[in-house]
Amino acid sequence: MIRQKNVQRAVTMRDVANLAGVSQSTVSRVLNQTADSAVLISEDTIQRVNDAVKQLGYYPNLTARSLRGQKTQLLAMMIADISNPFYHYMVRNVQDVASKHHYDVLISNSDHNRQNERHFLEGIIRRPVDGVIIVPYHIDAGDVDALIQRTGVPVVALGTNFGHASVDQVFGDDERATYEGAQWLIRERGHRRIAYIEVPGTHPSRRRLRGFKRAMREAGLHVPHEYVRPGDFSIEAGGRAMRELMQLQTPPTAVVACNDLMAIGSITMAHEMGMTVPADVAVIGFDDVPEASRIRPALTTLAQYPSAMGVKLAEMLFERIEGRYDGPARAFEVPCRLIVRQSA
Amino acid sequence: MIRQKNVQRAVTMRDVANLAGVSQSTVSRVLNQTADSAVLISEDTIQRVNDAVKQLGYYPNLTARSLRGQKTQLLAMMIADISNPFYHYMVRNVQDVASKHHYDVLISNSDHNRQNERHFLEGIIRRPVDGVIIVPYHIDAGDVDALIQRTGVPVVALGTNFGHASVDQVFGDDERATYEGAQWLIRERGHRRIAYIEVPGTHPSRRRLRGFKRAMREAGLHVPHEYVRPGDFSIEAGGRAMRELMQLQTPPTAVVACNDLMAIGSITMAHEMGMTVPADVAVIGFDDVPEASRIRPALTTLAQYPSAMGVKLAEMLFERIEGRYDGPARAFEVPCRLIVRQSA
DNA sequence: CGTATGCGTGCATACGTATGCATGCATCTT
DNA sequence: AAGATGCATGCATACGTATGCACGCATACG
Repeated sequence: MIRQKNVQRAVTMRDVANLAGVSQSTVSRVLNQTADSAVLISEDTIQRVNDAVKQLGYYPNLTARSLRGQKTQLLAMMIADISNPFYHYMVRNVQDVASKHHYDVLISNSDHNRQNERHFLEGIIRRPVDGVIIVPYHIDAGDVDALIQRTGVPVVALGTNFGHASVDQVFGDDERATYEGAQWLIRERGHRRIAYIEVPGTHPSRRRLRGFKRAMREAGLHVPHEYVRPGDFSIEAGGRAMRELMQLQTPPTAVVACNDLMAIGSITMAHEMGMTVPADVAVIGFDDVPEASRIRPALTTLAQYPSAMGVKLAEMLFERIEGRYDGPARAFEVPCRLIVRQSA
Repeated sequence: MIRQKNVQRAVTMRDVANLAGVSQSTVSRVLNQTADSAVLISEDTIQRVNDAVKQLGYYPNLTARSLRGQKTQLLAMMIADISNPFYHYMVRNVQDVASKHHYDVLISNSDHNRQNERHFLEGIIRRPVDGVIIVPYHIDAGDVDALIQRTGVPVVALGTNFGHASVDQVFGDDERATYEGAQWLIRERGHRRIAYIEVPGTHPSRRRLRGFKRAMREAGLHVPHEYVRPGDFSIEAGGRAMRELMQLQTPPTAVVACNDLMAIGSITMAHEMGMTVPADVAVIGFDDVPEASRIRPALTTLAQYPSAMGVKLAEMLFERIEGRYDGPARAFEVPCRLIVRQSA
């Protein structure tokens, strides 16, 4: 194999040191000089080192720095699926905050899969990072605690019921939001037969279903078993659920979908079945994805604010990373809000 | 500051070695055993090492491995904006391919900003990675060559006019696609006054404009200066451009937008102005984002296949990383396709 | 029986950086 | 003038891993 190996060698601190006529440790000190640094360096030396750095185009090697200093300048983030619109803004804003702190972000997709979530945690043992952001679906406080015990890495999470003593949380109060949304459908719109499209086995769906049922119960309304249909967060699933609902003996007059994509799927399906939204059936979604305001009829939905969530998650994480906060787990609520458009 | 420092220390190879009663180097050999490995280890030792690994729950430290072995198990990827629907599938598929190779992916957003693109390249000098995927807007072959000269890292790029001798490329032939799309508007739909919504200063828009103009020229049609309006890839910009076009003395009967979001914005704006699409004005987009098939009228567009692009980019990159290919730059075309729906 | 061969391991070192400690020199104190 | 102080810098080492080299032992060979 003739494979010409790369001959080029990275410029190292020692190269800088040689050129500047000082030792490698002096270079290190010049470059890491902080205001409160105890060690003093002469102006002359600083000048020479900086010149040499510029002349050689030296950049510190973060791998070496990580190994030595236990600081990786890396965040790891686990979400369910990067191609789900809900996470874009969250990811985007986490990246922006990280970037301000000169951090890079490693992103993992779990696909709502327990195995993948576990694998993500293992990955962090292999490749140490300074902080972790997770959107947990299956793993629990115990799993994360094993990681924390072992690495001491700060962790923050999205969601409301992740009871770990040192994992900060950001959550939208979706149970209350769905409660209020259902209440609004009943009181303001006069609906009495309301269905719910769930995603079995996921916490958010379960919480929202709880809020929905509470509103119904308090209004003295019954939710027949067949009014709760399963989906999987996708447009197609929303369509399927809607068709099943509309084919019932006595179909509902309103449908609460546990996310916008399924709500959009329902509306499309209703149209295909020759019905009018909201006259024949009203639809309400959850998330307020950009598309919600553009479809016809525009979607009435319970808005979440993933950008704000991303920012808050990242900020709480950096407070811990930088030692500005070191107390017990905090929980920060990003409120949801009912956005009334035309679909209900 | 009472700040209890983490006492826990990571489990290292030496711990495993001690428990197994062998040396650290032996552990290393056992764990990195490959079929063609020249060094042989006794079955007994292998057994003891593996037991110790399991008992201690040892995971190799990738940081240390990187520093020593020059393999980071990391890819860096630079795109314009993770919240742009076009990149989701690309990112997603790159991540999936990477994950199969046990690689992690660092993602950076350039926001179409030259400074950010430069900064990304610098970042790679600081934190070595095994491979780089870029969607360049401003940086050119020279910038990347500096990086390659210095680090020897393999680089692949999305786009068609990035003339570097060792940077593989994946591209959709969008110039030809737009050419054919415009031709179709003229021949099949009989349009003669067609406008174009561009994004000044970006290569893709420039190429598509070129294709568009060529089709017009060959049909003997004129494109007045005011028929080419600027935008910025966003929905709002598409709306603004459409309004300006419709307020012209003699407005066009068809509009080619250089991406779907602007096309969607145009349609919404046309409706707001009381016009019907495609009767009053036809609209054709570019990309085929998921929403294109869901808006009304459904968008006629030139489809790109970002998933396929992501897969191909990642695969070509791994061929270089793993030494399976070491030749001159390759170019792989992922064809675009006209998808006729209702907006034109 | 003495030397060559081959197999399995350990020793030592390097990757690039950060930092405790020691050192040398100049200035200050008494 | 001799010792004490402070400042600026170098030396040595550690982070966890991979690997060239040498070594010890057993077997084979002449």
